[in-house]
Amino acid sequence: MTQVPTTISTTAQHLIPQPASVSASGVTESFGFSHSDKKLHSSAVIVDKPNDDGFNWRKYGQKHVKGSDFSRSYYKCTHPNCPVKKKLERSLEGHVTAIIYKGEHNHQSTLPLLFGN
DNA sequence: AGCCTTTGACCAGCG
DNA sequence: TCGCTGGTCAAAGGC
Repeated sequence: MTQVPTTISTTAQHLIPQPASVSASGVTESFGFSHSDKKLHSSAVIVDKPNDDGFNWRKYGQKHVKGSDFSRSYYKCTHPNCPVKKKLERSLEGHVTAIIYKGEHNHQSTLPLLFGN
């Protein structure tokens, strides 16, 4: 197989609809995440589903790091041309303590595009 | 039928 | 060189 040249898409930060703080490759976001005391009568979106950015993610792994304080979930974009990966760090209580985005989307979000125009 | 989720094992890099 | 951690893939099951 002919190996690809190099740097397929490293500097391509221009079509990111994310209003969050996206600096460049290897973005690292960390926030407290204020959970509301809501009692889900069954199973809504408290089990895994990360914060939907408008993209679809498929979990491909989970490991506990930091000795035994946090668990890390690995998500990958389900798009055909999205080499983007997301790491979800959660505490034992289930609180998201950090979200690490890696790479950038080569497509628009699945959202109907309502903000921006 | 298709897609997603979950767990274990394996591999690579670093000290 | 060995051990440890982090990261990724694969198979099976469920919806």
